[in-house]
Amino acid sequence: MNIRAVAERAKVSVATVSRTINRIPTVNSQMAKRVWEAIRELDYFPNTQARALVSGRSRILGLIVSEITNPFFPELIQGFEDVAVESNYEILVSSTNYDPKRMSLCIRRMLERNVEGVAVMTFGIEEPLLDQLAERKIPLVFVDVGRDRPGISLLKVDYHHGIRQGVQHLAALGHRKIGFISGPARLHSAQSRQNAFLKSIRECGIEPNPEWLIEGDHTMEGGMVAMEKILGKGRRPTAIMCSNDMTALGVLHKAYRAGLRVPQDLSLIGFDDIHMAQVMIPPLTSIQMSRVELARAAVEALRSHVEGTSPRREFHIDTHLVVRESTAFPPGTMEDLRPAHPQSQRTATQD
Amino acid sequence: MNIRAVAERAKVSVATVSRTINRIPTVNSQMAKRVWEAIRELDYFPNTQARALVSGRSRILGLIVSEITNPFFPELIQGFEDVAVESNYEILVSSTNYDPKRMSLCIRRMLERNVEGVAVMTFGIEEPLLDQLAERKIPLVFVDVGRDRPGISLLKVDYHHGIRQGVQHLAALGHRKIGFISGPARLHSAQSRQNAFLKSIRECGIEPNPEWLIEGDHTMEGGMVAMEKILGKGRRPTAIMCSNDMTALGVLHKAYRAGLRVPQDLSLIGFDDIHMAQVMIPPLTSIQMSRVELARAAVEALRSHVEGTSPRREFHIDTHLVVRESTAFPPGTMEDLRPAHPQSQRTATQD
DNA sequence: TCTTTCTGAGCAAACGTTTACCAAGCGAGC
DNA sequence: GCTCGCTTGGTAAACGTTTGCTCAGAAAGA
Repeated sequence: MNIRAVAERAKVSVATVSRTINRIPTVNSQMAKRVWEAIRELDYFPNTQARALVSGRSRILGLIVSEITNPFFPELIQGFEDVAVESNYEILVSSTNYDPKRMSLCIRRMLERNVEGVAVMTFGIEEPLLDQLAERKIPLVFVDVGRDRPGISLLKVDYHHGIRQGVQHLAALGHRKIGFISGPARLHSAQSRQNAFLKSIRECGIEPNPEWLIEGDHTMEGGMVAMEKILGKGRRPTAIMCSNDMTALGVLHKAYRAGLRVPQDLSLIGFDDIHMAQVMIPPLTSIQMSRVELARAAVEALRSHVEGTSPRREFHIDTHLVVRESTAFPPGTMEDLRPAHPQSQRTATQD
Repeated sequence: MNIRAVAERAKVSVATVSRTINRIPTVNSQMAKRVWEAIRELDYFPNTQARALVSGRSRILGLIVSEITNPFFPELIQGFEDVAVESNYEILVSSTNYDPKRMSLCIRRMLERNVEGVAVMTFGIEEPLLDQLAERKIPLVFVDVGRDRPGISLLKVDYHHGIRQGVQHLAALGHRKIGFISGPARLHSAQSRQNAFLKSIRECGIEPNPEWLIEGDHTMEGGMVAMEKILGKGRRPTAIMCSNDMTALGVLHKAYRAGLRVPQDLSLIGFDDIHMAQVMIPPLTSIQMSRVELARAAVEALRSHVEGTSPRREFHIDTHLVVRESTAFPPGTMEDLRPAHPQSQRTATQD
């Protein structure tokens, strides 16, 4: 079943069939109709490999994520898939698990399959490895940070806005002893989040206590370890902000184990606002960063480079606080006995 | 950068280069060395499209899952990716979101990219759609159920074993009023799980109460809705088993909202044992089904068909209970005051 | 009616591989 | 020394498309 069979059936040349399929306007509408009919009758569809070979365009976009088992990423992948498929691209997803070896294998796979562009959603920089892609002039999209070169776009996330909302929310409730569990130090996004936290807390006139600044790794396990460290110290914070929701999940678990009630004894804020945050016990106050927006921007950026339509080099992604029930007045406050937020879900509309 | 460049550099013909790369033993080791050197110097790798075109083998395996945002699937995808890449296959993942339209698009994409085999991990049957694949003699793997045809393998999950362990665990604790929240009725696996539950509970001499047999949809939201229905009835079960962990998460949330303590007021058992089950509050007793095993079997089955090495038609996957802290003696029992399982994680070793 | 212009279809060359087939070279046996 | 057979490298066809070029034929102008 190939283009030749269609041509024979429609009694035209293969060239005409090809032109019909690619909607080249010079083909006579009578003939086009005959061709489409033949295509339908034979249930034909073109061979992607052959197409890619001759046109030099694979119509594949790569997506590299750090770990697919962190619920943030499946939501991102879903969005990426939807948008890419809409524009007739196939996607090639691969996860690095924070392992340079795997990253290098990922890149290799992308190159071998001739991807037309790659979205690197690892929220970090792995310069030397990615140079292989840049050298071959493959369009790239990064989050937060990356070389400023033609063919490279950036998705700039405004961490500061959402995190400031979160810190101000805690401060307004009366918290002064606020801890922060960061992501892995080598991750640029983790650094940015921590910096945004430090800046925001100082804005509120609070000097952060370095004892309560713990490095996590964006996993539940990391959150648990970090929380244990905090519980091991003499003085405890009354509120903790986490660099992502998975960390918050780990913290929540350890708080439960230690007999601390959230939010009565400890307020907790996550980051990402994964779908699951809503059903945690208690539902988690978190800072939302839209996966769909991120995915849409990434595909749009890659397409604009590939198709040469005035490539945009920068996209801005917003973050904002979503208040749920894991935050309340600090213990010992007069208002201790009533929960700060009796309703189930409320969204901050402004800072 | 193509095979010709390598041939020139190594001063051999393209055929020799091709044979060297494909490790065909007739090539002289001296020449092979020259070729590999040239390959290294030029940083060459073969064009996958061209290879696929001429050899008729794309080296791509398809994976269709129901929804990537259910944490069960990312773990499965990860396993599938690892095993497939190990054998030099690329993977094409796509999710149906239980939507026949999307399913049909998935299949189209698989066909267009010429996948060599497809693992259909939707835990259901979508006969008419998948016929398109079967007709073209593309090897398929299903879970639980599917046509018995050459080129099709089945991953048979022994739901009964794990579910029986779960029911017996509840019965042993003294529960007689046990509810079950199933998956969507059209899903074969959901049916099997429910049947296993019914069989097991009768084995224990308990007649299931149809009021406590609620249809869910394997999502958190479905779990919440189902739990609300149960709470709305006059009589309540003292224990609930769920067709998957996401459902249990929803139930847990609604129980919390209703002021029911788990496990003191309600025992809860999930299914799948997703990674997150460990950190739920309380950690969830669940029935484990190994994602890695499932993935490994799927790839092995597809490879055996593609490569013609004595294809296995059936693989068996086991399930077993993992006892954590969401199950305890029913309320009103003498032992009410002490938790049934003071330690944090215990695994059932036998039934 | 003849020439010119223009529309639109077809021919054939590419794309980068694999592989069937052929041929050269060489050692060994008679 | 000649032939046979084996090893091993090269030539070229094929895979299924796209697309530049050519050219037939229709329309239009003289």
